[in-house]
Amino acid sequence: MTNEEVAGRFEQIAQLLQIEDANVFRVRSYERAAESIRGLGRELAEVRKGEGGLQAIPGIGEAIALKIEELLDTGELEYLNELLAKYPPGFLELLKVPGLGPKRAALFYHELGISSVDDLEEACVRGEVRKLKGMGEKSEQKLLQAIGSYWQGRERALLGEMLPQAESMVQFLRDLPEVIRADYAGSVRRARETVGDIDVLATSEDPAAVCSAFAESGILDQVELAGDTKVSGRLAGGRQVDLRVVEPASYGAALCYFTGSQQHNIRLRERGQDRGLKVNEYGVFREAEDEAESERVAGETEESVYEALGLPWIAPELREDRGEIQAAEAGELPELIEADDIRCDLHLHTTWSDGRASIAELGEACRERGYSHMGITDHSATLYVAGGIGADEIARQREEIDELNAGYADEGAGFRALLGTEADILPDGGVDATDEVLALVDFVIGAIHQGMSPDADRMTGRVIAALETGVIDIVAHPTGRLLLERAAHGMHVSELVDAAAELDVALEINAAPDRLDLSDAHARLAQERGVKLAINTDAHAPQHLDFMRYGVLTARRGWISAETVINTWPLERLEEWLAGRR
DNA sequence: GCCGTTTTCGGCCCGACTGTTTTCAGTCG
Repeated sequence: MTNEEVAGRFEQIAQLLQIEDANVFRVRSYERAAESIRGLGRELAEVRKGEGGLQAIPGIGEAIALKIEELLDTGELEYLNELLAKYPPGFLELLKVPGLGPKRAALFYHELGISSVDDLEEACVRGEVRKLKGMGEKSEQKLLQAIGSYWQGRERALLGEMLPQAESMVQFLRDLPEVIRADYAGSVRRARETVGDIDVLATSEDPAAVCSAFAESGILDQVELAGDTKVSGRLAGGRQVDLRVVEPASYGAALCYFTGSQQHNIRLRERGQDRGLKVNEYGVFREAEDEAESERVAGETEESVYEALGLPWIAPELREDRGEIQAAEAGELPELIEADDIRCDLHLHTTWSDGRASIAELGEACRERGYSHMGITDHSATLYVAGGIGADEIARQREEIDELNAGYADEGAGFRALLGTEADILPDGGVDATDEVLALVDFVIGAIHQGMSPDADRMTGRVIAALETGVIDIVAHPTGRLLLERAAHGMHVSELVDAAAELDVALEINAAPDRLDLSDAHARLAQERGVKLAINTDAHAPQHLDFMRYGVLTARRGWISAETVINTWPLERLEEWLAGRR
C-alpha cells in the first residue's frame, strides 16, 4: 500500500468523523497525519522499521501508528470499514460539492436519505431541501449552483495551467493606478503540483475601485460576488478565483495568511500565543487586557510578521509544516535553488525522434534563455512508437552537433551542445544502448516507457539492474506518474535513491507540468541521502523549455539547493563528472 | 488523537461570510 493510499484513508476517516460530529481536534489529528504522510518521501514500511518507528513521524502517535501497521499488513482498516459501513457507497462524494460540508451532508442523509450528488440535485429541484431546519429557498438555489460547478469538472488543475493565469491577474492589478502592491497567494504561491483555486491579493487606498475594476475586467467568466474588499468568481472552465484587497498596514500579514498552508499558519499562531501575541490576517498584535488597546507590532510585510515571531522569512514553497519552522528557528533554512541558477537543459527531443524542432532551433531557444549548454536526448531504437533512433542515425546526429558546436565556437557564443540518448530501460533490466551508441554520445538518460507495472519489487529491481550496468548517468521521470491522469508505476523510491547514491547516478526532476517526477518529497529524500538531481524539461518543442520553472519550483518545495542540481554546474564540471563515471 | 525546557492531562488558530436566525451554525481558507 502506497503512502498516498494510506493518507487517503486517513482523510476519509477525518471526513467521516466530521459527519459524526466528533471532536474537532481528533479530526485535525487525522488530517495532519495524512499531510505528514504525503510529505514523507520514504515509504511507511521503511519508516516503521527505522529508529523510533512510525511514531517518529510528526503528528503520528500510538493510535494512528497502529492503524498504519494494520493497513500495511492487511491492506484493510477495520475502524475505517466500520465508519464507512454506516453510509451508502459514494456518500463522501457529497463533500466535494463546494459549500457543502459534513454537517449538512449528514443532515441530508438522515432527513432525506440523500446518498449521492444526484440525489441531492433531485431533492433541491423538488424543493425538499428548503423544508429542512436551517435551510431555505436561497440555500437550495446556492446548492444547485454548487452542484453545477461540481459537475463542471475536475477538482484540481495543474500548477502549469494556473500559475500563468495567476500571473496575468497580478499584472492586471499592478497596472491599475490605485494598486500599491499585488501578488498571488494560496497554493499557487506555494507551488503545489496541483491547485484547486487561485487567490490574489492587493493593497490600495481605494479598495472599492480595485474590486470593481477587477470584477469588470473580463478576466472572470462569471462574477459571483463583488464587494468593496473582495471579489470572487470563476474562470471559463469553472475554476474559482478570489481577490481580496487589504490596507497597506496589513498587507504582509494578509499575504502570509492567504498563502498558507493552513498547517503552517496554525504553527505560526501557536508560536505567537507562546509569546503573548495574536496573529491574524491583519497583523501581529500584542495582547492587552483591554481589547481596544492591543497594539499592532507587525503586518506591513511578511518579513515583519516572521520577525515578530522570532523567525527569518520562510520561502512560500517551504510552508507546509514539514519542519520549516524548526529549521528557521535554528537558523538552518536551506539556501534554495533559483531559476537563474540553471545553466542547461539536459533532456530534449528533436525531429530526429518525436520532437518538433531541430537541434539548431533548440540551441537558439536555449541561448535565448541564457543557458551555456544543452543536452540533446532523442529516444532510443526500441521505442519505435516515438520514432526512436539507433546507431546510424545517432552517428549522423553526432556530425550535426559537432558542426553546430564548431559554429558556436567560431562566433564566440559561449555555448555548447552535448549529445545524449534517452535509452529505454528494457523489461529485463537491460539498457537500450549498444556499444556503438555509447561510443557516440556524451551521456545517457535511462527511462522506462515499456512494460510498466504496478509491481514495485519488480520495477525497482529492473531499474537498479539497469543502473548497475554503469551505462546510465541520469534516470528520467523515475516513477512514471502523470498528474491527474495516471498513478506512478511501481517503484520503491527509497531503494532507488540508495542505489543512485551508491552508483553516483543523478535522478531527474522532470519539469513537465503533468509529471513533476520526482516529486518534491522524493527529491528531498534524494538530497538528504547525497544523490545528485537533474532538472530537465523533456521538451518536445522550443516553448517547452519554459517548463523549467516548474521543475525549479518543485525542487524548492523539496528543500533543494543549487549545489545538488547538475544543471547549475558549469559545463566543465558536468563533463568532469560524466568522464569520471565512464 | 497528539503533545509536553512550566504539563502524561488538558489544552489544541483565527476570522469572515452566508443564510438563517432573534444569538448562531456551517463552511471556508
